[in-house]
Amino acid sequence: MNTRNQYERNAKVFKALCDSNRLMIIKMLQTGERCACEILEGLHIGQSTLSHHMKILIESGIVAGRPEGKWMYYSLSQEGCEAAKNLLDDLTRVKDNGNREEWDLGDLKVRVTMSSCEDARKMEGKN
Amino acid sequence: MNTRNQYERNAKVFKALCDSNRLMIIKMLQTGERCACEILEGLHIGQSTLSHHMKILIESGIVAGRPEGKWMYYSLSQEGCEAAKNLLDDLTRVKDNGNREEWDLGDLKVRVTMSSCEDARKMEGKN
DNA sequence: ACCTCAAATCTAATATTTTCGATATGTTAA
DNA sequence: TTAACATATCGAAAATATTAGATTTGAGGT
Repeated sequence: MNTRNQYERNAKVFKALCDSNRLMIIKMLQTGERCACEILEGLHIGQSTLSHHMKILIESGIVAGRPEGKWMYYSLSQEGCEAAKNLLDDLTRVKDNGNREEWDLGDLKVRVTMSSCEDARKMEGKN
Repeated sequence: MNTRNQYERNAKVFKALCDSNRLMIIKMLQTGERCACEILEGLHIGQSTLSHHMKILIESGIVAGRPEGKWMYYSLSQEGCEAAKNLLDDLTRVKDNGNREEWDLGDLKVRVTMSSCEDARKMEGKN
C-alpha cells in the first residue's frame, strides 16, 4: 500500500534532481569520479553550498561518496540511478482498471472506481 | 551544448515530481483520466492549491488537460512521461572519457579532462 | 605539536514553493 | 438573465530550499 510517507520518500529522490546546480554536478559525474574541489571549480557557488548539494545527492542514493585522505570523491551510483529510473517507470506506467491499487486516501478508495464526475454525482447522499 | 538554461528547463520536469501531493495525483491518473473534483476529494488540500499543482504538472508535460464543459479532465501524457524518462536516462548514463561533452562551465572544460585533484595540482600556475 | 588544506556543519539571509481564502472567469441549468 | 457550479487566478502567509560566511572537524605534511 502507498502511504503518505512513501510519497514523501519518493519525492525526495526527485527533489535531488530539481536543482540546476545538482543537475550540472550529475552531468560532471557521468564521465567518472570527481573530487569535490574539481566540481567546485566548475560551478559558481561557494564551498559550503556545494557540500550541501552533495549531501542531498548522496541522501537520494543517486551519488556515492568515497573519502580518500583530505579529499572526497563523488561518483554516480548505478544502484541509485536504477532505483530512480524504476521509480519513474512505476509512476508513469498506465494501469488498467482491474489492477487498481488501493490508495491510502480515505474516501477516494471508493470514488476512484467511478468513471466520471457524473457518476459521482449520482452517489450523492448515498454515503 | 548544455547551457545553464537547459539545466533550468530540465530541472523543471523533475520539480513537477518532487512534491508528494503531485506524486499522489500522478498515481491517481495511472488508472485513467480523472476530473479535478475527483482528484480533489482524495487529497487534503484546497481547490486553489490543486489548481496550482495541476498547472505545474501540465507545464512539465507529464499531464494533459482536457476541458469538457464545466469540468477539467486530467490524464498522463505518454509523450511527456517518455520525455521525462529519456531525460533521466540521459542524465544517469555513464559516458566514457572519449565521448566527453563540452559543458558551458568555463574553466571546467579543461579541468574535467584530468583524473584527479593531484593532477590538477600539477597544473597550478600554468593557466 | 603545529600548520595547512579539504570538506562538513552551523547560522542567518534571501529566494522559492506551497498553501489558503477571496475573487474572477466561464459553463450549464432554470 | 440569473443562479449554481467547477476551475483558474490573485494576493498574502507560512513552510522549505538555496546560499554564503564563519567555524569546526579531520587528514596530512613539516
